[in-house]
Amino acid sequence: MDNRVIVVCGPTASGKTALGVALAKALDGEVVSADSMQVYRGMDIGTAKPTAEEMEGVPHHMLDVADPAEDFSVARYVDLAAPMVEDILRRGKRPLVVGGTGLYIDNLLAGRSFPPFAGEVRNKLAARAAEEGLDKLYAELGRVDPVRQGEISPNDEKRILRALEIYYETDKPMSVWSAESRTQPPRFQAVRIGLDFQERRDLWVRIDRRVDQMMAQGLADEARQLLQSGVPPTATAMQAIGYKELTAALLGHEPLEAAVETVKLRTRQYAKRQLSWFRRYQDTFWIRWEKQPNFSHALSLSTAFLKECGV
RNA sequence: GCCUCUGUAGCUCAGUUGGUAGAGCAGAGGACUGAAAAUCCUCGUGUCGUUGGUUCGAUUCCGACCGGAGGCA
Repeated sequence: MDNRVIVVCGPTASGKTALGVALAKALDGEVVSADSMQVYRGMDIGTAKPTAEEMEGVPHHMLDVADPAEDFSVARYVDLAAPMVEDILRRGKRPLVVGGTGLYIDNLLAGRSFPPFAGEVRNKLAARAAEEGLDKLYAELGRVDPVRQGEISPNDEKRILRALEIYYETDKPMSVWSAESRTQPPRFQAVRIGLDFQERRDLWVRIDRRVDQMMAQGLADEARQLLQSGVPPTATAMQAIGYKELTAALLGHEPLEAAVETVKLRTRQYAKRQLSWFRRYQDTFWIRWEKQPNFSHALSLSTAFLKECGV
């Protein structure tokens, strides 16, 4: 049976949402969002979460599945999304995985399971890093899991801590877990469609305009509400570009104009990182906009491509 | 009008006791296995404002000129 999903990926503001909906309608499909920030309730404007009108009646999954105060993660994403994709398939519909979080997409397709999360262990390690210095822990990782140590930088605190956390929690080096997971066959086959601009400049223009629109739509109020509802600044949701900068400005009683410029800058830098993630897959069918997205053209290009693939 | 300071990478600036220069930011590329809109790695030749002079050699010293900032009148 055909268990292929269609992946629509690309940097932020490249038109994934609209193309995803158009394809879903053309293929009798349903959208499974792959976005690490659209999972949070109450963060709509700043994450460019599709509105009811934009969805055009197409079912969307994996939006609003978490509270901003709780910490979401890839592991939870896969736990929730993989059964959803299976359900869509079972009902004879086509799943469209649409989103910009490459990590989520990859792990959903792989159907990966993760070594356990050990919060207390991690906190202790973080405290030690602060006291003894990160080099100490990096050296420790070298003793315990030299393979993993060789893969990461001595400055990459997050990865050093996680690798040690896994080892101390499970007695098994992370590199072994990873090697084992690599032997597992992928849970879903994918046909990839990527969106980008021919000129980076045009992406920037689109990003700038979108941030301005977000502000006009009340992004600052949304950020204010997050603060008032007591979401701690350390929450994962508060890492979201836009909310991060605006809440800082609100708390510091600084004018928002400068924060808005920072939001634009950070968004451009984020888009670049997304591209570097997605570009590595050679089998992606890329649609590159000239100046502006042209969705009807993109729809015919991608349906033709999908036909070639036998979807 | 006179005086002082200033003009070095897209931006902010450092520096060369005279042997043609380097940081941060921006930008580009990359990585990515429970924070991923996060985290991390790599990449720096530019008429050293212009033009004369001194010198084996000037971006560095001297003069003039042109920008910019401030001060005195």
